[in-house]
Amino acid sequence: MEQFVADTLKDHNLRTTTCRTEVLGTFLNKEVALSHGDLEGALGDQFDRVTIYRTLKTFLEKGIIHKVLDDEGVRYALCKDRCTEHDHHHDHIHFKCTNCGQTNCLENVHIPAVQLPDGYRANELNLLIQGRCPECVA
Amino acid sequence: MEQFVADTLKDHNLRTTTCRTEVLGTFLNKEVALSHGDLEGALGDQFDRVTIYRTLKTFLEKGIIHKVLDDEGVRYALCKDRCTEHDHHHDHIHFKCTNCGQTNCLENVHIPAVQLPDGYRANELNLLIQGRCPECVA
DNA sequence: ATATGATCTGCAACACTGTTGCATGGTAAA
DNA sequence: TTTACCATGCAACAGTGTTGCAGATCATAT
Ligand SMILES: [Mn+2]
Ligand SMILES: [Mn+2]
Ligand SMILES: [Zn+2]
Ligand SMILES: [Zn+2]
Repeated sequence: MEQFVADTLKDHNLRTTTCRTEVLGTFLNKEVALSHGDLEGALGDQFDRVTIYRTLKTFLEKGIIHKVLDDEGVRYALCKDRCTEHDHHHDHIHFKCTNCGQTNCLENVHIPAVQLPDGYRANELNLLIQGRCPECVA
Repeated sequence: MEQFVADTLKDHNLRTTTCRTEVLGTFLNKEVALSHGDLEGALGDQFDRVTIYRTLKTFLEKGIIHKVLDDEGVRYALCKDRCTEHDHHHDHIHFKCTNCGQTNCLENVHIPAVQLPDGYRANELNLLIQGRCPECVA
């Protein structure tokens, strides 16, 4: 995994710094969408808040992570497809469990086509489904 | 319209105060999704920020408005269907124009059914489509 | 291995968002 | 008109996100 992190950073022409390595590693470990606050919590006092914000911004721009909309603040998740700077192409849904609070990408569940009224030009879709995840349904 | 505002408040067992009247009136006038900041701007210094926050929260709880997810902060829009406290039932999409910045409800465009993997229980859907609105396509 | 320049980081400061407690003022109903 | 209840304004606070700048760190070329 450490190798994957190093490669990913190199592939995107980013210097391998401790913060970037740790943040990317955290996304790989947790496998759920993370907020800035989640990262701060996971990484302790290792890094300044601002550095984490900037790391997220950089990863976003490079297409390493994508935003996950939420009714109580933005989260971020790894891009599985190869996205590039300002050209994210995601069509999977995001599921937020209202019980355990976890949000994740359901990469295999695609957003169905939507017929927009005349004149509208669609660019980016974002579908959040809230409910109960399998672990919390029981 | 003033009558409609008064009726709506009464229907939801809310006292008719100036702030509530003005906020509800603003939603009716503007016909787009509004953020707290938009309302502050539209209403000038008439009311304290906190009062506007509390008005939004009250309207949300009563089912007068619903949240509209956005990648840069939550907005709110009027509920057309009769929603009740904690029982919002919306299945229309929200469209945000990346050019003029306006977000609105496309009440007639419904969110298609989504087949979730086994074990997931869906409750609430939120689909935001970003792109260009008819006025900005030209 | 070292020097160099580009870039990343931490810190400080700031603006904006959202919440809470409390005293005061307004509303609706008797 | 009185009264009880509720909404408002103000103050204070925690959280979020941005920027400027000086110093540290990284990648590269010597
Ligand atoms: Mn995703
Ligand atoms: Mn809507
Ligand atoms: Zn769950
Ligand atoms: Zn537009």
